[in-house]
Amino acid sequence: MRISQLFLPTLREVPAEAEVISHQLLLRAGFIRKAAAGVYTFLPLAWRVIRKIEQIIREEMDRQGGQEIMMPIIQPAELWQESGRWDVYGPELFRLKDRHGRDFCLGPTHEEIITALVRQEIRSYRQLPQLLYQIQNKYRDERRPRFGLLRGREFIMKDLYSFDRDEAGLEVSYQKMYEAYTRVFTRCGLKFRPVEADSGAIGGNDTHEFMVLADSGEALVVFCPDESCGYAANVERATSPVQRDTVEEETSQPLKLVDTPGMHTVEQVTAYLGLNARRIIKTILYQTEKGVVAALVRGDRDVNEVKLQKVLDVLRLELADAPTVEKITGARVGYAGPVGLQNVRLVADDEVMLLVNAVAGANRDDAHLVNVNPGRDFVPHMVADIRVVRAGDPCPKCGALLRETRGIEVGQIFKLGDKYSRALGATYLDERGQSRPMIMGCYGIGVTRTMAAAVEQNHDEDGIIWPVSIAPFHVVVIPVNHKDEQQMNLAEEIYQELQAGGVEVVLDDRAERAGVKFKDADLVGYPMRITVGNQAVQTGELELRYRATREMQLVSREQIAGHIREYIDRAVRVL
RNA sequence: CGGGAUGUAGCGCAGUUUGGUUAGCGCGCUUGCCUUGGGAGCAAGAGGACGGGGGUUCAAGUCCCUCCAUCCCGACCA
Repeated sequence: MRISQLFLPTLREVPAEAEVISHQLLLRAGFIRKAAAGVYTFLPLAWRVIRKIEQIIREEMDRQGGQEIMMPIIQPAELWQESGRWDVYGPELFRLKDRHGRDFCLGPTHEEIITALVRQEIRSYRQLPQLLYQIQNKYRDERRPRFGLLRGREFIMKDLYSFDRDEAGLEVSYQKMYEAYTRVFTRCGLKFRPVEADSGAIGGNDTHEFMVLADSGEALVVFCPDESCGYAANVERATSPVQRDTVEEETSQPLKLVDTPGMHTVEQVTAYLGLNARRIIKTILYQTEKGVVAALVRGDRDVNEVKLQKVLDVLRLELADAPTVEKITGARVGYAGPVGLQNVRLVADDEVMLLVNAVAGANRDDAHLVNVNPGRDFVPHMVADIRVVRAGDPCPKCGALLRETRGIEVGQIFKLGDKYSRALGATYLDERGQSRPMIMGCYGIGVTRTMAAAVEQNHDEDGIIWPVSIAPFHVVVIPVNHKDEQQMNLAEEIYQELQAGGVEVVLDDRAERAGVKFKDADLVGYPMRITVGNQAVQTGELELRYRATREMQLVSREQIAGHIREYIDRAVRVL
């Protein structure tokens, strides 16, 4: 492709609307343009990258026995009503009506459609397992689209659904996908980490998220520094054994009321009473559909709402508003405590139960209780792990101190079980003629998000540095002086040769000065650049420069094609 | 959803406070000359009617109302 003809509108300045680096660079380098908030057009180079990512995904899905299909974007409400998700999915579901007033939605995911398909067509255990996937646009009306492609409202996703006879079969399918995902992201040239994740409201237990490691990531991950242990989890899910503390060695003292005027945060109370936040019992009130709940964690801890929601088995969980808090505790917000608290379920983090002579709100304005002892002064209805694990906590597997990192979730694999097959009646007959629900799994990869994540992870101050396997082109050939016929001819020849040799190459034949072309080349992020200047014309030696390392080497014209091919092959063949 | 901000040429911005000729600057774009190894220089041009609608006024980019769009922050840790 000749750059003079290529639809590649690069920008010198950063568009004001772009916050994160991938968004800025993809706009500047001429890959994407915005159509609406969270909705983008992919220009030729972006589309090439996307197709490469998709192709890698296809190969790895197919390798595991996946079969590609294509399902509709527009989905009838009836199926969503059948599964129960029409009502629970909420405002993130793009809903629309046809001319007859019938309800539809734009698919944010395809469990309903695929399950409805399979229930009609699959009847026998002989037809299982099935691994069906598609690469399709998805729609989620995010309350706040942001970060460019990282959180859009329309995005491309690969979703595969597995249908098995039983849990053992599901386990096999799950492992296949785990393997496939590992291969996909490795081949895409990304630094990533599979982590244990929360299964959310969908139910089921096992689920892993594949996180591309990047500071801009929205997800927080803890991991064990011991490679042989390998524990890694989203903090929403992460657990950590309770640590013994010196505090518990004390003998318990009698409960005492102290004045804490105006001290309504942990910080204020610890400063005022001169003690460590670890000795505070923090009491957080939540509103749920089953009534108000008080969650107790140590003062230096945060409540993990995902865990809390799970142990409470509630659909709705939000912090109680101030009037509710005042009604329940009889005090302003800031003075809630577990002692004598009525009419709420009390859930204590198991760390709290180890405290001796702790401090808690007194359920009275401007007062706290000291020498609070769990078990003696209050008895929770439930004790569970409801705290947020963080760096420095011990690893649940080996006890080493966990570390933290941020990640961009590019994939998730998930054991669904029989939730959808039961709701939608997807059953099969086993050997004994017994009707049984299929056991399902679902597995997603955010394709467009993966592209953005690749940029987040691979860039420098000059622009993008595409991993070779997903680069839009491998090489750019730049004649230094467009008025020098010899240079132009030589560049043209090399361009033709490389193209004939199967190298994905562009020729920068624009009537621009060399500096402009170099800047654009760095911005766009071609892995390699061949500069054709006077030296090349006179000596036949070509300058080959690598984008990632900025290293330059001279290669003879005879060897250039082979040299480049070799570099590409080596970079792409990582598995 | 709550809060904040922005909307003037393809991009980045000034002008709005204190209404007043023909709305400006940089980059980009067009043409010419010149230059040619990291976003050159000179010259001449094209391009907006100020997010939409309504209002106040002799007069509105500027004041008022309203709608829309976009971006950021937050969504409560007691």
